[in-house]
Amino acid sequence: MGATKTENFTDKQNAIATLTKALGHPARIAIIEYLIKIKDCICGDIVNELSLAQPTVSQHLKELKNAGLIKGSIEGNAINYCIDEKTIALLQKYFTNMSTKLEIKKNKCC
Amino acid sequence: MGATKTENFTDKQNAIATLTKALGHPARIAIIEYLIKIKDCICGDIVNELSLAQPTVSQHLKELKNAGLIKGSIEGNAINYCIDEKTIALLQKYFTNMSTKLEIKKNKCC
DNA sequence: TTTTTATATTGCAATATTACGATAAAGAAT
DNA sequence: ATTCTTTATCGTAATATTGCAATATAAAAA
Repeated sequence: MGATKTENFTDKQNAIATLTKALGHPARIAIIEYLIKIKDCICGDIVNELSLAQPTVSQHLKELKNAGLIKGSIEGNAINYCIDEKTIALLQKYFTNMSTKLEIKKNKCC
Repeated sequence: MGATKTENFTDKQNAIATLTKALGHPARIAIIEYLIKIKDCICGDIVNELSLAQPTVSQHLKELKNAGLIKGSIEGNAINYCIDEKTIALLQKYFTNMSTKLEIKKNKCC
């Protein structure tokens, strides 16, 4: 075992889980927050921002990219990483929708 | 290695990562969605809803509970599980705030 | 062309996660 | 008291993740 049984769940459930899983590490949260904070997306210094080795940061960036949370475009020998706003918007909608549903049936349980 | 270096990040970053990590599995997304869908929180049949063995579901419920995403109260020999609305609200705020920040500096990069 | 700069990839050790059978615990029903 | 129902825990195998040193790649600068 050890592998997630994705076939038991809907595509949307798997999609959301992929996104939240990609965000499920403080380094990747820190990267996202840094990319939001800085204005111009020159992101080579993410390595300096985090106290992690360069290959480790590179791996985290790869995971965020695979999940569709960030985009990277080559700029000379450096790479411009930035947030993929559509994906953040998707998550925002997902949790807002959840909150709305909970609001409707206020504290009916527990 | 293999262990996350939480000491390099802020408490808030670690807290958000803990929540998103707990949601980073389709079974746990499915559990949360089921708990939102049903009206009265009688949750013994989560096991029937998911195609996973009972110990596996129990383990996922434990993780959601540890993360503070659900609450469980004993009801005879069964257990009443339900969403912890405060935690969902926290996530909703987090992503809404993120979206707002991104909205302000619309597509300045990539 | 050689060196520097920026990033990715490989390989590997340590650790964590996922899943489930077997079993335990504890109240409910008989 | 015994059995049923519901849920948790233990043990364990399979797999995934985290982190980094070493190395590769590729464009820029010298």
